Amino acid sequence: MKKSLADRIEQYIKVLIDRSEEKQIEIQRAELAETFSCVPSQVTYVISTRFQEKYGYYTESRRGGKGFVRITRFTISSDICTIMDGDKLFDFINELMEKKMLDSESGNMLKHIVLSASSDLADEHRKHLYNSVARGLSEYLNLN
Amino acid sequence: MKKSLADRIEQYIKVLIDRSEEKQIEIQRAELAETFSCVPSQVTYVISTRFQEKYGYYTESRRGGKGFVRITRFTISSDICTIMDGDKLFDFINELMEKKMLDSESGNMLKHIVLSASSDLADEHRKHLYNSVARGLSEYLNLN
DNA sequence: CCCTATTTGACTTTATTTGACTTTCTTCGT
DNA sequence: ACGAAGAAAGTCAAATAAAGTCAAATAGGG
Repeated sequence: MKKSLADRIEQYIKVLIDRSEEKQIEIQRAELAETFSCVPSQVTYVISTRFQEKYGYYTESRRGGKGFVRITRFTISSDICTIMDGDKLFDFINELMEKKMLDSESGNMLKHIVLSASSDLADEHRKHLYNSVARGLSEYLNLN
Repeated sequence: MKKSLADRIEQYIKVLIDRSEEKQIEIQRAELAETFSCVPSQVTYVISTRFQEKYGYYTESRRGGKGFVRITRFTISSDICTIMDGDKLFDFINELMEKKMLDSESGNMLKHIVLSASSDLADEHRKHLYNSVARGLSEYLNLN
């Protein structure tokens, strides 16, 4: 996949968070923009589209001199009460891989198996399977 | 019977998937349309008629700058031939782990999820699940 | 000839990039 | 201590890039 500028900035930030001890980083918006030779508001765009709470991040910032943007990653858990469809389950798995809570080998295998196993199921059973897998995975990883 | 444009595009995509390591490709709709000198919506037509889930393909896409269409092929489980029960499936997974064809991380996770997911299924559905998982796993590991 | 699959293109929706303008802090000089 | 200047971040809307939708037109097989 050809990466857009926004994608590259997103990755860069995620790597920084991975490497941080506290799963939290502080950046200067202008500095990061400089690194990627883009306008500062591009960074704002990336943060506001990719680092939302629903993806397991929350952000704080301060303007003016010595300003910063702080991004903190927290552990999400699948909300089993939500109706899971295939896409949601896959998003969940992708997110876990991204956060290194699930290695990509295991994650990809799981996606293939779920796809394969759900292919000949009626809709209700398929949904049931998605939910069960989400639940089983959460249990296995000790989320919740 | 002369091959239609749609047929040729379909073939082309399938060859790309065959050649890919992950049985998954990402294309740019407009680029592919360019290759075949046709309108972009022709590509959409091909994808929506030939790469449906019921044929064993899963698609995702993103619009806007650096957009893409991702197509993943998975194996559709056909009717169950082998009678698989839980113990056999677990033996199978253990064997794969012993032979280092499946790392223990993935194997253990899979066992956990299958157990969890099968716990509230009626007998017939449970057996079906075991079989599907065995098949999906075989496929993923390129056994057969 | 009729029916279905294909082809085409106008229009819609979504995502990204950019830049001008606004708001909020900090610092520095009086 | 206070106000002005400067430093950073935020907001918003326009411009551009791609993919999706839908329906009319056409082609081909039976």
